[in-house]
Parts: sequence; C-alpha cells; structure tokens
Amino acid sequence: MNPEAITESLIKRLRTTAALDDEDIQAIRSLPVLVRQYRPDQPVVREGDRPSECCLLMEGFCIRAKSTSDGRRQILSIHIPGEIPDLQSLHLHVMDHDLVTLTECTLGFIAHTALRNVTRRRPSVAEALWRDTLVDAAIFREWIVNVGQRTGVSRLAHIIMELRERLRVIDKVSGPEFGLPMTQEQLGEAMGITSIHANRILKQLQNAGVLKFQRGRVTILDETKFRDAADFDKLYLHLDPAL
DNA sequence: TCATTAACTGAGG
DNA sequence: CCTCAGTTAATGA
Repeated sequence: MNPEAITESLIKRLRTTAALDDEDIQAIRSLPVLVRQYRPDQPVVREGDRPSECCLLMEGFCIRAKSTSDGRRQILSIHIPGEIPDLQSLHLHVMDHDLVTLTECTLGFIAHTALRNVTRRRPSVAEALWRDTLVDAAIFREWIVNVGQRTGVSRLAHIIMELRERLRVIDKVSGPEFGLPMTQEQLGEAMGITSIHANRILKQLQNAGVLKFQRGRVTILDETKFRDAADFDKLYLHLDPAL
C-alpha cells in the first residue's frame, strides 16, 4: 500500500461526517503510520495494556470484546476499514477491553504523541475524532437495546443492517450483497447467545427466503421483510451531519 | 474447523 | 401449552 493510501479510508469516513479543509486533510495525511499485518483472531491490544499508539484499521475486520471470569466472551463492537477502534487509548491510558482481529488485517499504528499534536494544531480534526467517538457511543447504546430487548431474529437482522450501512460509506456493499466474515460462533458472541441458537436464527431467516449467508457473505433477498425484522432506524449512526 | 440437526431441559409468559 | 434458548451429542462439509 502506498503512503498516500494509508490514511485514505480514514479521511473518506471523516469527510462524510465532518467539515475538514485541505490543511486538515494534509495534517492527517502526513501522520507517521507504521503498517503491520495481523493474522485472524490475533489480539492487538488487551485489557490492562497501556498502549502508546492508536491503530487505524486499514483492511479487514476487528472486534472489541470483554470476557467474563468463566471465559465467556461478549463482542462489544465490530470494526471496519477506516476506523480507529482504540482511539480512546489516546486519553484513557489503560485498556478496559480487548481489541482482536476477526480476519487478516492491515493495521496502521499512529503514535499518541503525533495524533495529539495534530488534534492540537487542527481543531477540526479534533472535532471530527470527537464526533467519531460520540457515534461510537451511540452504536453501543443501540447494541445494549439489541442484546437486552430484541428477539433473536431481530438481533441478528439488526447487526447485519448496521454493518451494511457502515460498509456502504466505504464502498464495500455491492447491491444486496456484502462480506461479513464472521462465524456463527462469533455472531452468537455479538448477540449474547450460543452458536447453536445463532444457527437456528440464521436458518429461520434463510428458510423464510429473507437472507442468504454463505462463506462470509450476506445477501439480503427481501429488503422489506428484512428491515421489518431488524427494527432498524439508521438515525443513531449519524451518517448525515446535516441532520 | 465450522455448520447442522436432534433430543432434551427449563424458564417464563 | 407454547416459545425461546442452553446443553449435549452426533454428524456432515
């Protein structure tokens, strides 16, 4: 990946939701980034760590998760290219959860010092990142509703709808289809149910002819039915800054 | 390794 | 009585 392209996914995303001028963009582009490749299921930072850098997800999917003392894992969020999943470590110095790769990932590490310098020099960049953090929190709120109140079918449909809307921003949705490289075990961990039940829910949606899920790809076959099942309103993603 | 299915169980409405 | 969901186990891709 050429140096120019490294931060492009981040810029693309920030630009859709925040007003950044040429100097802001230049400041982001000139951040020193150390690129590293990760295998699937590799921890990037763990609970208790004190990172000195943030990581920009450039390619692949990551999750944030916490585990209980008896070893059960809750997936807290799913991250896609252009996001900085551990942005909070810039100001909260000890990690309170794990960041783990889901797939093979390309991660760009940016030193806290460099990032802090940019946010001090370029207030609009600071605002854009702040806004990003607030949207992150809005997504967590929606996930609490998901795990706490929605039925199994609704939970799964909602997660899929959300991912699709977020992937659309970075042009990773082609028509009714997009890549969702998660096992049923992992989907279960995101929904707070066992993989066996995740399988039952998936089957329900597939047998109803609403959804297809094969080898990490989702196809939504019946848009209306799917949206109804998902109880989805994209407002909380705040994708349109004008609203 | 991951997905699928059945049989059984219990909670809760 | 019905639906949802966890456990266990067997089996297939």
